[in-house]
Amino acid sequence: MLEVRVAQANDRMRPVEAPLPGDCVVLIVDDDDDFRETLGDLFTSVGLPSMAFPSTAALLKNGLPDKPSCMVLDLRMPGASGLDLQARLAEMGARVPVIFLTGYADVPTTVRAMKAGALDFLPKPVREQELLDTVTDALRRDHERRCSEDADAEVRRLAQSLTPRETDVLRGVSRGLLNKQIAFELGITEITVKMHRSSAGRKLRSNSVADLIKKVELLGL
Amino acid sequence: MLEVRVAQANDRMRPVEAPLPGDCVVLIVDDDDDFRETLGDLFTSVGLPSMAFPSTAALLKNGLPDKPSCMVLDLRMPGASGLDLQARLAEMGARVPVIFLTGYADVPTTVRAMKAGALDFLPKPVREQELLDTVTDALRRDHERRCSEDADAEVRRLAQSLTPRETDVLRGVSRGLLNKQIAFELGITEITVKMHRSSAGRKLRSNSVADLIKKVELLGL
DNA sequence: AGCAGACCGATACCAAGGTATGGATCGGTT
DNA sequence: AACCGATCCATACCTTGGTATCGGTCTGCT
Repeated sequence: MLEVRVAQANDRMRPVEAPLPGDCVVLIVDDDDDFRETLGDLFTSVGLPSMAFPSTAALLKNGLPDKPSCMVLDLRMPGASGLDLQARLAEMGARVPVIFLTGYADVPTTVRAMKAGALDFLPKPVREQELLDTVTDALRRDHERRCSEDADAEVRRLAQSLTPRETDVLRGVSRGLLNKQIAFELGITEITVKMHRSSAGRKLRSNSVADLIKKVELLGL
Repeated sequence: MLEVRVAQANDRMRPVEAPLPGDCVVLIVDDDDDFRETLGDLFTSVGLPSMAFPSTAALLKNGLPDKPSCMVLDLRMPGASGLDLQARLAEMGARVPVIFLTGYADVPTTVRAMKAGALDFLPKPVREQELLDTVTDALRRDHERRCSEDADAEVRRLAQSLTPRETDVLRGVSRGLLNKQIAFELGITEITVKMHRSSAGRKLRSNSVADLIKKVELLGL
């Protein structure tokens, strides 16, 4: 797969470096119809799927896609502003990377957006390659975040089936206590501790002490 | 200790909420002599020690204090700019919280500073209470960062005395392998593995498997 | 040459971990 | 009433972990 680059003008045609997770989407929120279309075409030209919304309400109504995504967000819009949406997403627990795009920004607003976790803040008119670079970086980040979160979520899901007593025992294990010490603290016998411990290990699918401890650490018990 | 607040004007006189670590310092870098003095007086009035420098070079020459600190930094100065200093500190590994203070900021510069990890970006003229709040927050953060880093550094220091073979064994332990499995992988006997393992445990001051695993995780072996 | 330290091994012993099997109570559900 | 799951206890058995004490080789440094 030989790639010849002849001119700067062709840059937007080059494939995205790492094809990313393959399935991802760029969410565009802007009240300007023409601009939405321009952005959509830009992303399409490099093979990035995108969805466009004319307002924050429209996006929220649609809901967030369950795949790696990032948001290209206009700061000033009729109705809820970009900052509002950012705050809304944060309290919803949706940690989609947000890239602000605006023509009329002042420094305090910029600071507020960045402190709230915005990935970048680009002025309109935007340079296409800069936007594409930022977007692909954002998609990559979101993909990685999702991967690590999935692993965590799986452990948490397994942990839901733990009985109170089992978590008591696990806490002791994580603290490095001996079975007999755990037994003393809980007022039960060492044998029972072993029972709970092996039961907990089975539920968390841990075949080693090391794995068990790491999972308990992750659960924050 | 009853505190009566009668007027907004007295706000700058109220003591800092959490006395912080007791010993901390605010680093002021600004080329304006009067402004440095004004800031210094402001911090003094609330009991915050501060040091002022007329340029980034002056600060670098002096070196960073080894206690919780934060930096109040002018963006535009003759010689190296605030952004330069921020980058310089970053590559030095000094993670002092930086608060930018400037009268002439544009959005791209703000974004750059925030992406580079600035804690805040306040416009001149600055509201005193806002600056004080930001500074005390920064000092608190730096204090917490130092605490956790100290614990980590201690483990890393201890880990330096580990022999290559001992780290090999620890890697196996962290992966949840049995001693005999580690022995097989390393091509040695189980007895030798036990030896290295106990030796490593002694060096890392771990009195339990759980503790050992957590420390190995921290070391990123 | 002498020494320190990393590295490897063995035997022996005891403590701890882990599993299997069997049995018990209690509270809540169907 | 029958059942299930959480909790608890016990005996027995084997594996693993951990330590001590003894021994050895090799490298690098003084």
